[in-house]
Amino acid sequence: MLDIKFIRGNADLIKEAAKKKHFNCDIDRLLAIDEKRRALIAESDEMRRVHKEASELTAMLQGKEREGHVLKVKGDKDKLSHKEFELRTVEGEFDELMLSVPNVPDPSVPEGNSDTENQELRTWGKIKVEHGKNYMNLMQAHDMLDTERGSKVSGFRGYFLKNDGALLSMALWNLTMEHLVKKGFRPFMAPALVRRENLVGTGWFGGPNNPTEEDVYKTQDDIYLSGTAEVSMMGYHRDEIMNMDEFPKLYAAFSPCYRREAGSYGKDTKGIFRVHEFFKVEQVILCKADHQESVRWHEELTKNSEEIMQMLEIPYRVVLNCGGDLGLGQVKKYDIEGWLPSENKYRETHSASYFHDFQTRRLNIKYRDGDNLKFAHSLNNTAMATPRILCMFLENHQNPDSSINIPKALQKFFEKEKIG
RNA sequence: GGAGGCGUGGCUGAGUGGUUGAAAGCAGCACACUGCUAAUGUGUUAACCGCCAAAAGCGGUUCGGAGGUUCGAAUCCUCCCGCCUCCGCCA
Repeated sequence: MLDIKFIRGNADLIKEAAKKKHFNCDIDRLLAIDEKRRALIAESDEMRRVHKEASELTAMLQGKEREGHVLKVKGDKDKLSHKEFELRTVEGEFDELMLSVPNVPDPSVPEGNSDTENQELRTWGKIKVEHGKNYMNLMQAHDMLDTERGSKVSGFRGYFLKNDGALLSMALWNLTMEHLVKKGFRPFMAPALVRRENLVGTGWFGGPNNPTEEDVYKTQDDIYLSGTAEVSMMGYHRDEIMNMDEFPKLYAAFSPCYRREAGSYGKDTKGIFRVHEFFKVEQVILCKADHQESVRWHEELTKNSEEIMQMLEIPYRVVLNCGGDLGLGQVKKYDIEGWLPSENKYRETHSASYFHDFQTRRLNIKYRDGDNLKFAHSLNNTAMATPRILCMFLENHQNPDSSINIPKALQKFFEKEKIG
């Protein structure tokens, strides 16, 4: 959510932003409704003031005088009720429109429709061009995965990780947690079941014309299964006013993650690259409302994940996401993409974005800065998502005999030098 | 799942229809005073919305949330959400 005062003063900027992000939102309509809304507020406030005075007078009157007075006040109340109804209707539309206004992308964000137009910023590691086996074959060879029983039990995209597949996953989470805790992140295990307001608050659910809800599971209790711990960790501080000296708040939150993948039935249908249920350690940060501060932490978040990729010795690149690949609230986003030899390309493993105060406005997360209350800034980035990372990990570390080398940094958590 | 109870300001906690945005206490802040590291006194301290360039100021809203009854609701009614206790079940 943006500040309506900011929108009023920067309508063109926001129209440009919506265009760059390929979001629909009718700013002119919003401004017209806002105008109407403010006029109605002024009118009903005044009517209510008069009505309040008259009501207080009632208490002092007696008998006939009182009856007559009450009769008149009743009539005025009726008019006030009509005005209030009108205002509520207008505010309903206003609120919906406000939720659909996208955040303004940073000027450095390139134009573009989709991830194919993201810009490569840097690469790390030496990529393998010879294929070897793909991760599915490797996992079968080492008895790490069962997708047949996975779909028998869990349905489409279901899977079981087993033996070294299970142990390797655990080792990856542990390495990640240790790395982040060392850097001052507080370890959390966060709920995946979340109430709707958290999805709206983080911008996963936008206004009425953003069909993003399709991709989120909803339970029969109207609780949702979140696709990331970002949602619950941001909800953690909803409606709070914090002290400035508490910042920055650094969280490393582990949680199961659920995605319906409604728009991608045809994509990555084999294997465990794209699944409905996975596990992730997410980095989440709340900091002071300062652009430079956000930028600094954004780089830091990205660096943390790069370090993890480097410890795991997986070649990767960092891309700057184009406008069309940004979410409603994101100002700027970097994806880290690990090298997947069998596809001969980089594929997304991490996604780092910052939001300025877009999320904290929706979630009402503030802090005290002297005499002022300000909305905090928020950021997040993947630290480790399994099982996807296994695809890159296994393919990049395979030997000609199909055995898998375990990088040194991971051996502390996975007590073998080799699989197979 | 069954039975009961409860949700008031940063915290504790009064308040069952008429100046109660809300007593009192604690905490915080400011000033005063005392020479001893703290006590005492006085004052002060909520958020949001609108008018305003802004501050001040003025008006409005807010006692878990949404509706309703009433001239008037923290107080009465309905639904929802959350929390607590006991029983049941259970990792």
